[in-house]
Amino acid sequence: MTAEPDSALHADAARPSRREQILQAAARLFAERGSRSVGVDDIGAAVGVTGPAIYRHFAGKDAMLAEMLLRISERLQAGAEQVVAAAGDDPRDQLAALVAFQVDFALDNPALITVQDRDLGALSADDARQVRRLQRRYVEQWVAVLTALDPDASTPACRARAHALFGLINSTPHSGGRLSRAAMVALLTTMATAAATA
Amino acid sequence: MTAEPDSALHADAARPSRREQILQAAARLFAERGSRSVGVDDIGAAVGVTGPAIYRHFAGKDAMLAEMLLRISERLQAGAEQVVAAAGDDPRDQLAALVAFQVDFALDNPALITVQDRDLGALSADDARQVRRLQRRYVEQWVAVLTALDPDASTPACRARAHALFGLINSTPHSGGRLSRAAMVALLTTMATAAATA
DNA sequence: CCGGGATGTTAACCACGGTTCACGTCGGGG
DNA sequence: CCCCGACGTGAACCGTGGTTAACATCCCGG
Repeated sequence: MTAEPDSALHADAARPSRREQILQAAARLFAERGSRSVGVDDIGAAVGVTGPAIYRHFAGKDAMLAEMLLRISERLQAGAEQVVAAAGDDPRDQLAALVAFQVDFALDNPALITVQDRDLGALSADDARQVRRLQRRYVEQWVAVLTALDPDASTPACRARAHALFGLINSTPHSGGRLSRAAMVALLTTMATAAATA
Repeated sequence: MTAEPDSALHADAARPSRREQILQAAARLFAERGSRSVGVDDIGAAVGVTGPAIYRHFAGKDAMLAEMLLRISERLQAGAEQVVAAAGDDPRDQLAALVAFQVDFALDNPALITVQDRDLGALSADDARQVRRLQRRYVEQWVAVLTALDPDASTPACRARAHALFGLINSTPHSGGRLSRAAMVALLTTMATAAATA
């Protein structure tokens, strides 16, 4: 769908501004080493400038991380809302749409997947709360579909199932990437669907 | 099986020495905030001593993390070897044994699960290599069983499946814990088995 | 041609945190 | 009794790294 990895950060994917270059480079570095272990000099070097040049574009390192995580969770939440609405009324179709959406996102943005669940704790209290609110809304869409599929299951059980499915699909960053994208899509979709309808 | 969480660290679980107390407290703190974000003073305070007292028991902060991760991966690898051997020759039984083992470990040691896949990058090159070697041996046991179950699947595909199953089962730290342990065991076992045999 | 805003650079500042040091306490064996 | 090793403490040391300051460059609109 998109040419370069982790492009979900791009507001304007066509001609990435210096600001967007920085965000994407930071996402890659954060995913590799963790946000606390990567210096502003490293981020600058990754885009060909020195460290302090960053401050022409961002208030600070934590502001970069905050914008990164807010964009991701916003994009996931909005995307899920959209694909569910487009899937019609059958919960099975809705589940298929959510799985396809999450699989695509995980394969397109491996670094963002890693950063989101690893560096949430590095955010300020306010930013963390906002990200968690968006994440919760995303999870609740899954919970609603899973509940419709299995009305006998309790809400906490559906929530646990949703998290298990996220873990399954988001395993891509750990899987090396020896498989073609198409093969990974098929593999993850099959496994997730089987796990969800067990 | 064991009373307190993350007890897999204990060499002698009966009367935890000060050294073991420190390791376990550090594991909990590392899981909550990430190893880079927790200070030596924090670890000391968690066991009722000051920061520098740590150096009576460990060479340094990185040595603590190294010992922690080495013990975990050693324990997982050895445990998997044992339960597979005890499961007989049927690959279905072997898979069930591996799933049960991993589910138990994930539910008993949520903090260790989190630390292991988040702070591997904080290790020295030598320690990281050793941990990765143990992890690889663990994964290969899963790959062997998955290959026996589905001889048509390629090795990379089986490896990706194994990682997907790890992600599914290791989702426990994200699931809050509103469900009873028994319910989580049933839920994760069912989902993992369905995903593995899809 | 000129002034100003955008963008970078180098050097300096400063807080944080891992580590070391010198010293205190306490319990047990010679 | 006393000495020694184990275990802790508070103070100091010092590298790392985020942030700011002061000074260039370049480009564009008037």
